Amino acid sequence: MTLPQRFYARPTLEVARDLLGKVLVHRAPDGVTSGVIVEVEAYIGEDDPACHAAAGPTTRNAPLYGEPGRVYVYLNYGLHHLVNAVTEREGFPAAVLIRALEPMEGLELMQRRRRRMPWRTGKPAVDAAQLCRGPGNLSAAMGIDLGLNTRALFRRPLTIEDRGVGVGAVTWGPRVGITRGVEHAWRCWVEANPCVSRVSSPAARP
DNA sequence: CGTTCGATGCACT
DNA sequence: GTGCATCGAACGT
Repeated sequence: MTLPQRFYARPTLEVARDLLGKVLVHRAPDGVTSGVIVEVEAYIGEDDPACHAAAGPTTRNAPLYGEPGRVYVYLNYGLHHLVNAVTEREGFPAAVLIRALEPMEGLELMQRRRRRMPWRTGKPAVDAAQLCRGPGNLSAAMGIDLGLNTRALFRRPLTIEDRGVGVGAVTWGPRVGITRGVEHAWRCWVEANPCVSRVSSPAARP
């Protein structure tokens, strides 16, 4: 079942946790790809210095201020598209960044798309666990780009669905790849899952 | 193990 | 002109 809009109209940390185990599905012209969400991060409000809305509304971050249940896609470092599910309520900028998937359908198509990345052209295939490990990798494998920005996640072609997949233990830790807002443990991932982009938690080594 | 750095585009200042 | 919510290879220790 496709998650309804009301799923997203809740506190962002709750949505983040509940997205683990749900399935991101892209029914694209060149085929269907999907994967179980295993790692996410929350970005919450203008008071969150790492949130794109930290400096107030702009053209780019407008989707964050829009209705929950839509996707906010943006281009990062000039070559990676990052996928967020907008949460909370209209007028309050917040979203959940999807950082990693465990691939389900369309593995071969994912491989073909991944090989189009500049540094991967002509290189051998990666193993399945790495296809959607990391936010840049998963958007490439799923064929998600700016063309899908602001689309509703409760309508095709890009949906998030509950397929009854159970996740085991879940861990919270600091978000990665940012310089400000590190004090918040707003990254959430499935423990011991090989598709999670970073395994280490706050306390790294025993 | 660790750190550095190139690829690459564009919103923002 | 600056600085990214990245990736992966190339180095150094």
